[in-house]
Amino acid sequence: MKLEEAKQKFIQIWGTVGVEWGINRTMAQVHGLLLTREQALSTEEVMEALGISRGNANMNLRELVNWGLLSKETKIGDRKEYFVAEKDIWEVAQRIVAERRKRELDPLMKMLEQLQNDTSTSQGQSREAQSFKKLLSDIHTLGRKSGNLLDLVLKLDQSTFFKPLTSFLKK
Amino acid sequence: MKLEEAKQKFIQIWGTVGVEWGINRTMAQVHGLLLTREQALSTEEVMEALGISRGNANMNLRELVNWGLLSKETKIGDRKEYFVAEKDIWEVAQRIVAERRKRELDPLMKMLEQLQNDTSTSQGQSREAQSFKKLLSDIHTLGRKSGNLLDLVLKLDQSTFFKPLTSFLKK
DNA sequence: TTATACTTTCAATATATTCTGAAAGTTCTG
DNA sequence: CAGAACTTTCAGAATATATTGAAAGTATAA
Repeated sequence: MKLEEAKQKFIQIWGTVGVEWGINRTMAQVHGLLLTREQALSTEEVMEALGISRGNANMNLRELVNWGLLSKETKIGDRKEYFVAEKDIWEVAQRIVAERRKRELDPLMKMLEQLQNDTSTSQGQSREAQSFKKLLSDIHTLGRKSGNLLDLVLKLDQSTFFKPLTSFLKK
Repeated sequence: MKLEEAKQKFIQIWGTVGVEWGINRTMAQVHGLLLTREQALSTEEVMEALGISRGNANMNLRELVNWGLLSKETKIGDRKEYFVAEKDIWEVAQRIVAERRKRELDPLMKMLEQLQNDTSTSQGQSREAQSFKKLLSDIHTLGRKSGNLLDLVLKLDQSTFFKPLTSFLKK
């Protein structure tokens, strides 16, 4: 298989992975494209490579920069912006996990707490109310524990996570 | 806040969480609804409670059963099927994680391996090819390590994950 | 300052996903 | 077996999401 063909395949796979995890397909493909390129690409080149419009390319590139997955570069004597992907895959994973935690888990925890407050006042009696409160509390606790686990993993450095035979993660 | 109102709020939150994680909103809402009910509900009752059509209710209930998040119940002298949610939230989390691992991580690993094979033959030379191979390999390793971590967590029983002060997960 | 190069916005459009509901299918009951 | 009770299917409709591209905005250079 030709190298360019393999890269193209990878970009498709990466897009599918994105969709499965609730990320827009094109955004994941732009990320995939830049992961396969050592050189920074301009908006124009990304449009060309993926066959997408200027607006679409601009939006997704910007969003990927927001996620901390791409950085902007400039070249002397050239007014264009160029984009390059973070290549350290452990760094990539950490940023995605940290970002989703911030955007999704933290707000969920707040909403659960709010709902627990609303529910606790004025109605502690019925079996039904009790079991609903338990549900909220159980989910909240699960969220907290999961957050703690994520924190633990996010604190590891690359070598601890990847090297074999550490006490934390064998195999 | 009235209890029913709070439950309704919870169902909305659960639907949003679902969407963020790439799950159809209605499916998550049906799950949320049944989490808040001790009694098993019929398709008819789910349709009523969420204001959705028969086809939609049927499809999402079936899918939730496939995920192992609901089970069917029958009542004597009644031909309808009733649905009840697994209430142990640790069990729920385990099933979701196990299912997504099976549906998404495992196929991704296979695709990466396939692509590594396609890429390794006939072109080991260029710097570009080398760095693409490294990308595939790094992602594959990250996937493997993450899978191992998931396995480790999935092996824990509820009390180990939830009780405070275990050596594995403090706080 | 004006022209040029580039980036961003956003209303209209296109695409993808989800939902409906009637019809077909299935199972049970008498 | 016939009819009733219930479940499943799926084509068409509705909704939600993503994309386009031209116009507006911004920054640099001459």
